[in-house]
Amino acid sequence: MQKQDRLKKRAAFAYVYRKGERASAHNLLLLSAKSREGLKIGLSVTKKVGNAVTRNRVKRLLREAIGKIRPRIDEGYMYVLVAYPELATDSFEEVCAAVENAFSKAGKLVGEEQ
RNA sequence: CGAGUUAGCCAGACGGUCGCAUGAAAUAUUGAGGAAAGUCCGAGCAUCAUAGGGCAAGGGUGCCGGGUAACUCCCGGUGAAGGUGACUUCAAGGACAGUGCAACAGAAAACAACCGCCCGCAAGGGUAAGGAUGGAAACGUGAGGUAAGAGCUCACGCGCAAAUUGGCGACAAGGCGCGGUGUAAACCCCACUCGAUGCAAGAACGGAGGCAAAAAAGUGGCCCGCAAGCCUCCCAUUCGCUUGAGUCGUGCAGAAAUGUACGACCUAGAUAGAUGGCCGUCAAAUACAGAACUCGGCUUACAGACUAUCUCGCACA
RNA sequence: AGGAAUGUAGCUCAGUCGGUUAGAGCACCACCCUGAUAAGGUGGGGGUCAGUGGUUCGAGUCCACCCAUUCCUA
Repeated sequence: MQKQDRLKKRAAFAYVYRKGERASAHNLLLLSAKSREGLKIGLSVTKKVGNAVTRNRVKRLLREAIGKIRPRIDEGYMYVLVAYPELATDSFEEVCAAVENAFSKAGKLVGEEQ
């Protein structure tokens, strides 16, 4: 997951939360909204998930999982991934599956049948 | 062998591979902790403010000596409390400077006197042995003494404690003498000490607006003093930001904390915020937990492993 | 990251300078009233004072540590 692909501004997050389409999978929620600047992905891991160590771990797993399917994601959108507390106990494989499933449900994977 | 005590130490290692941060760049280098935590103390640094003095108010600390940049921290000792013991714990100055408080119960909770005892016809006076209460009752027990009694006297005991001796000192030994309720994490007294705010401090570059120029804007709570430039907003680029009371090793000084000399080393610096995924080997890799200006402590959380010290109990020699 | 505040009954809050058995309103339960309900009346239950330790004869109150929640600062 490249640095320029990240969603940073608070205003952008707020826009996606307000306008975005929602798609949930397992312990994840994916929000997506049209983007002018190409692909942007933000991660939201709240304090409910755990302490600083577990939150960092969840974010790393999500970045790793996104990096795997990065070429297949539709580039015209901004995305925000919200993690639920149960995600903290999942293994890497489960996280990968959840991320892929979420994007698939939202219809944002290129070269795949709906 | 069992149960304990104290001190120290580690906080996975190595290899492969795909990524992340640093970096001009590379197949290179480095890359979270013992607590990075809580934010409870002490400093550096910055601003208030260009430099400085005094006063008031308020806060902190509180046995002694040493260590330290400094501390409420550390080391060693003293005293007190706990433990069979090794050892552990302690906000540990002052209650004859003054004031307050001590509910209920009780005669009375601090300038004692209800019942009682004694003297006396009575009025009144003397007295505190005995009395229920209470956390605490005006030194305790016994004897002498007396009208009845009382440290009034004596013995033993408890508390305070002068001279003298030892110690740098706290203090210890000592005991002339004294007879004293408890509470200062109640106000307070004494001694020492502290300006406030915090890197979201603040500085530079750029843009917009406003105030003031000597009867002077402004200026930390006040006074003195200082004072010609100052204030507000926007942007969030750069600096602050990592070489520091630094780390490691050896020698020396010291009982220790620690200091010092020499040599070697440079060891995170992100900014929506870098350490992760997979595989292999080691019996196993698992606890608490993620740097955000930087140090020194304290406190709290914590799987497992190792080393040494001493104590007690049992058995055997 | 830095700074500050608050935890008392199911809910919202009192509790002064440490003192006997921690109160109030709403809610809850029972009874009265009504043909029945509401309102009203009478009575009752319910608290580890967030937690741990200390000071004191005695702590919701004082002190230290600690947990949770909330707010402020770009």
